[in-house]
Amino acid sequence: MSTATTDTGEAIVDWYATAARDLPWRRPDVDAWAVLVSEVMLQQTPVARVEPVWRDWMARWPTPAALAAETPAEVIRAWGKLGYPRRALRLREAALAIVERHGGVVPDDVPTLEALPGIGTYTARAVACFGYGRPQPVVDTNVRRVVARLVHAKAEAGTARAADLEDIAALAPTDPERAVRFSVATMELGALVCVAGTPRCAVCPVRDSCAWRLAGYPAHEGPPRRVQKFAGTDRQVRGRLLDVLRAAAQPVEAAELDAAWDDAVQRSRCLDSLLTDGLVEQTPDGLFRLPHS
DNA sequence: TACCCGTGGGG
DNA sequence: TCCCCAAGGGT
Repeated sequence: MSTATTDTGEAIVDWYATAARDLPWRRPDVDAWAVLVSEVMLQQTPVARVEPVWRDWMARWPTPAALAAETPAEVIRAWGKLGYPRRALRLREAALAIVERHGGVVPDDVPTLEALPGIGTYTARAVACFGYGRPQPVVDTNVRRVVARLVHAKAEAGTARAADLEDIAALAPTDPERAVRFSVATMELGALVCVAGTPRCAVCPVRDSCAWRLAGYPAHEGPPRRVQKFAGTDRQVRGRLLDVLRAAAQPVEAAELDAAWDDAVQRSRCLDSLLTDGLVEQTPDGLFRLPHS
């Protein structure tokens, strides 16, 4: 069983003070909009690739109203190669909703945030916590791995459970400011020390109360996590097609898209799905481009 | 619940 | 080279 308590949480907060990365969206002067943008960009995309895009993005669209006034085409281009470009569309849609429903102010409570496009359980809590200083337990992939090891003596986290939220909340300090810090600190611990590959237990601030370590590092049980293929999938084809359109200053003919992928059936299916998703539009004369509305 | 949705760096 | 995986969300 676990020996982790709120003392463990306090130790993680203390560790964070000495080990945290200096990331731009953690500066004290950033507002909730800047935090929201960073959190959406960080969904499944590593910090190093997000950082330069986030800087450009915030300089160009410093408020929800500024982004809401932009065309999808410009937003998709600015998203660059962060991946999963539907996130860019949803971020713009979230900006529109913030302007229309909330007077241009990012909401500060979890249920209202969760109602925005592209904002789910994790991101809503992250914005409330990091953007507004509201103590909230947050559960991302890092936190799930830390909880699995520290509390449950498991090598890996299983699929997300509602109980994850309670598990991490049980370790949080009672002081509100330290509880806020604890949420980001636990994520940081998972990102820097309690990593997915080879964990760096020698420098872990809570190794003495880690259930997994105390149990002798038992190996993962159950089915291995299946890896997503990429080469040859629709995701790759969609990426190729979008690449052509991002680079094009003018609408392009279908023949130009044909060069992006040999398999005509798959190519057609992917172009259709991009049209359905609103990532591509067809002009009245049958050409293709990033959507202008 | 399981699957789909991009991209690229590191072991 | 190949494989793992990275601050998830929507369906």
